[in-house]
Amino acid sequence: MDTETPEKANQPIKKRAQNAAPSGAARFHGSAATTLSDVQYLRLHGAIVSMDMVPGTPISEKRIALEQGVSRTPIREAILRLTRENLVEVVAKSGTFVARIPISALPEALIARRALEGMTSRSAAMCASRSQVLELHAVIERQREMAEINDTKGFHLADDDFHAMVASIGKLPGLWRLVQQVKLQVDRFRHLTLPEDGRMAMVVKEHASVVAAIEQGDEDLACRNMEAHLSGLQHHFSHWVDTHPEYFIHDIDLDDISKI
Amino acid sequence: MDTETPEKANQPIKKRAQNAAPSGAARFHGSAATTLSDVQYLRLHGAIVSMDMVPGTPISEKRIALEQGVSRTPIREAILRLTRENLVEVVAKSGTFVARIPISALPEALIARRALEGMTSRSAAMCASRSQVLELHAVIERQREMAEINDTKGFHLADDDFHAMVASIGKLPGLWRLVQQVKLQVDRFRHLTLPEDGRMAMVVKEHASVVAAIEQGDEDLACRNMEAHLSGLQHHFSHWVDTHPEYFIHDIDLDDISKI
DNA sequence: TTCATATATCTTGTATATCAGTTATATTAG
DNA sequence: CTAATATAACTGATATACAAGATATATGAA
Repeated sequence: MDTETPEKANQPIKKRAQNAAPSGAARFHGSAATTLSDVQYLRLHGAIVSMDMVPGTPISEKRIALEQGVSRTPIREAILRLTRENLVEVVAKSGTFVARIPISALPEALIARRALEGMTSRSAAMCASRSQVLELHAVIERQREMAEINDTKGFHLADDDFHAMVASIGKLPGLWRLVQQVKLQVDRFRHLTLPEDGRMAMVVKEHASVVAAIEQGDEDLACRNMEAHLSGLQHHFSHWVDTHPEYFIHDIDLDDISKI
Repeated sequence: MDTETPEKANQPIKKRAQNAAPSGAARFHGSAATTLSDVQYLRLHGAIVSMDMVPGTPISEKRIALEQGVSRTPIREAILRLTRENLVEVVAKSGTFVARIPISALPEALIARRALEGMTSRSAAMCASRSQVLELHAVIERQREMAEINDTKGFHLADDDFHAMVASIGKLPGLWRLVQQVKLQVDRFRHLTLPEDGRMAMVVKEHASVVAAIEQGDEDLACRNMEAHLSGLQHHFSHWVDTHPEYFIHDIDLDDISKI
């Protein structure tokens, strides 16, 4: 190593900014992409979660790189991120594929959501200001409008906004980030199922009941209402698993789902 | 934008396995590293979580690559993974640094743990077989031994094993994976604090009370005992934050931690 | 035909080269 | 001396090249 002026004693590296606090690291929330890797990640992520790319679809770094007009590096980095999220499976020297949905993840995701969002709504009931309650009403109203014009895309966006806002009001935004991560496989599954009519209206009503409890400051009720709302998702797993068995990893028995 | 052509009907991709289920994908749990990226990731991950590399330490892809005798690529891929875990912060064209601990993450992590592990212990109380209860006793005994010889490293390993086993018995291993992820920043913090004496013995006792409840099949008690156990960690945050302010991102007021 | 083997080709993993932006340091004007 | 500026060195982001292994197809023998 190079010998240099003994400046800060035990400083590990002193060549450049010795303990610089990273300055303006542009954190990207949502979908502001700054780098090619991010662009490709968001593209593939969206395609996989929306089931545009179905489980089992082969992915070739080289082919996508050609199509997208970039080198393999950004594609590869995007795929690495997707691998960590269990959205793709890569087999060394062989191939990369859109991951099948692990059936065992579905009930667990619902359980985790109930635990985490029960907590966020409980906390929101304690913290919410009147203005924040009004914002919640606004989001619900937007969601109702989306339901009326049958815009499922916008509906789900508003749905996410609602849950994110509850967590934010409860001063637990990190929990929502966890939920988002856990939600992934369930979202893929839901894109497989047809939206049953009446379902969207039901969701809006359940959201409203959660907000009502938050408005009253009733923590226990808010928690219970949120848990009840999230329990409404566990419908006919087995039916769709049977019609598209090749989309799933059958790592548990379907009967065990009764545990939910 | 047009997503990846699904090429569904006429199957232009006939050359190789068109929708092959990946065969023998060697899943690595624990620490079996197969690729250079994995090796470097585990190395850096361990060093950061154990506070061998303190927050603010500059990381240079090139320098580490030289030291480790590999190219920059595996180092870069490892750093990318660490970035996603909020263990390093990278500023483009400028530098990469070991991430400071976001103070706001600490109370949230504890809350998330309580919610998730309250659920795993509840489920474990419902599912546990006699043999599994005995295994829990064995782990606790091992932890007691580690505490007696003051082996903090082994103690924490046994601690993780205990919590992982509870989740596994409750048939919710995915929840433990979530907890592990959330636990990271808290673990770093704890490596900063000295192990108070008596603390380890206390932990063992609390674990035993959880197992007792599981053994009785008392879900509510198991949940309460686990929550109580996890609440024992919220000690003197502010003290250590004050002695090492440069290790933290002060993104919330310390007083707000009262909320825990 | 059917099975076994060999080879050609495709895959990801790793190494190296280039690009563009940032930061430290030297330099110069005042 | 101080302060503004120019320059050189270093950084991560991207592109390209090479290596090692896996799979499909061709080939050959029964």
